[in-house]
Amino acid sequence: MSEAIAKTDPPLYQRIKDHIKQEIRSGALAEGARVPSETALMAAFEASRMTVNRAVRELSAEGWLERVQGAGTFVAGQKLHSVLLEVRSIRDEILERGGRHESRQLELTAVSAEPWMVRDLEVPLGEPVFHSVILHVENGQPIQLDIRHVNPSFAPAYLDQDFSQQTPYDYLTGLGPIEAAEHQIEAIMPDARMRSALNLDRGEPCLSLIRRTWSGGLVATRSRLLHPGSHFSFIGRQDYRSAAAPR
Amino acid sequence: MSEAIAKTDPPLYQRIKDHIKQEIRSGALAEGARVPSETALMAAFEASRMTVNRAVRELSAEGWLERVQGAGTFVAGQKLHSVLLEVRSIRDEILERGGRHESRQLELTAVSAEPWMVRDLEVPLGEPVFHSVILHVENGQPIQLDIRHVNPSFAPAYLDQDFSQQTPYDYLTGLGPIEAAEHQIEAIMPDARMRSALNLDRGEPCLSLIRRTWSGGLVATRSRLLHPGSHFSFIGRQDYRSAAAPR
DNA sequence: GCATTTAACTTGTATATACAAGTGACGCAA
DNA sequence: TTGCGTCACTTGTATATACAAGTTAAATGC
Repeated sequence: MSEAIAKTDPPLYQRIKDHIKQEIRSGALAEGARVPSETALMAAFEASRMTVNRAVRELSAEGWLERVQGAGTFVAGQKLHSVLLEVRSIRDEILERGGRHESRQLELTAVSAEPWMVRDLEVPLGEPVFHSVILHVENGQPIQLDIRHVNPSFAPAYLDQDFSQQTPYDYLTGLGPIEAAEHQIEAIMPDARMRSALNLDRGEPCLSLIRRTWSGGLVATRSRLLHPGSHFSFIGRQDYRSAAAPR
Repeated sequence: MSEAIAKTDPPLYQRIKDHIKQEIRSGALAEGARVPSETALMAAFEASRMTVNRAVRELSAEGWLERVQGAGTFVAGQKLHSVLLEVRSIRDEILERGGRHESRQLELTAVSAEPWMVRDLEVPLGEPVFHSVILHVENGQPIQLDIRHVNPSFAPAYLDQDFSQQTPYDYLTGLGPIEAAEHQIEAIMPDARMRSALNLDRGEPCLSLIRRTWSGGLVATRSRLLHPGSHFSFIGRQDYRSAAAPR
């Protein structure tokens, strides 16, 4: 009804943000260009400095602008250096697309730490390390082979779990918050054991995702997730300079 | 020297943020737990509500907290749904590690749009599409094969460029800002032509990164970047709940 | 007992004000 | 000409205040 209400529908600080973003997108404000000072924006939008400051500060945190105390505010350079890949719980992903998920626990033992585990898990050489191999199946089709090594200091009761009911991911994240993760993606040829587990033809490649997660200051787990290359791919989309949006 | 100065060294709003983050990390504030209200934090830190509000609002934008107007503030759930992969310009990457970079322009022509190009590039069937194949070489070793299709509406002069001197990425990003990108990663077996270009052994898999970028509202380019799987991997690290940090 | 109203508490936005701190240019003095 | 100090302008932080709007639970009336 009222024009006044419609005009002020988005909050003022948001309207200021939108305006500046629009000017950057349209090219009116090019990369490195100087953005009007807070004083100028106050006059232009008839806003208080705190409101203008909030708008500009948030755009700065979101990567649109760079601010230099005393000098001014400038349009930030492009990034596009990083790619956001969606790597979700395999179980959620299957269930979401209406599939039937099933886990098969192929192995669950303690092994003696080999040199590469000393490096990756930061455990002493020869000390026990928990090891599991779980196959995730979607509608009867093998979709992911989870070859995992777990730091016993982090999950002392790992061997007592039943991973045909619960995924290792769900169990481990319940023990403590994940502080950091490292991922490595490569294309490999599966060995005979991987090939038979994933039911692959000879000569078919695998997509390998190696993930290490940290919790409580130590490496909690190192897992190698193998997918049939011909049936699986990671897809990620990213809006350039999208907001650091709260989900 | 002065204790008072040292105590107030980080700004108050930052000290409040750090305190709340520390409580979440330590587990004192578990997932879903209620965070003290702004009024309570005002008393605890002897701060004004605006200062407390800024601290909590920023933590919310960074994904640590979720706020519900009228109800309260709560610790957000874990994400770890996305992985940040560093995908940088191959040329920068090689030069940075001290390597010698070289480009070989294997192909640069116009082709007629096939159905998959109609889908991926959103061009009319049969219309011309620019096509290039460029091999990136590091110290004499093939490291990336860039098989690219370009929307002529976006880069009309694409065929006039010399891509042994300049990478297509650098040329295209100079034409207009990238608005969005889509990536797809898979493991594939190279065909004979890919294999000979990358100097691969028979049976060696490839890591394939397909990237589409948008600019000016249309799909600017679609490129397939092939890497020898045995010598190449993407590595990404991510601090869980890291700040939406301005770079 | 049940539905409705009310009150208390919460977050969301906006203003006016104040002082601190960094930058850059101009002007003055040696 | 050179060096230094000053001053205007910029962003950074913090407070006190105000009202709007959403949630929840207690109080009220039937």
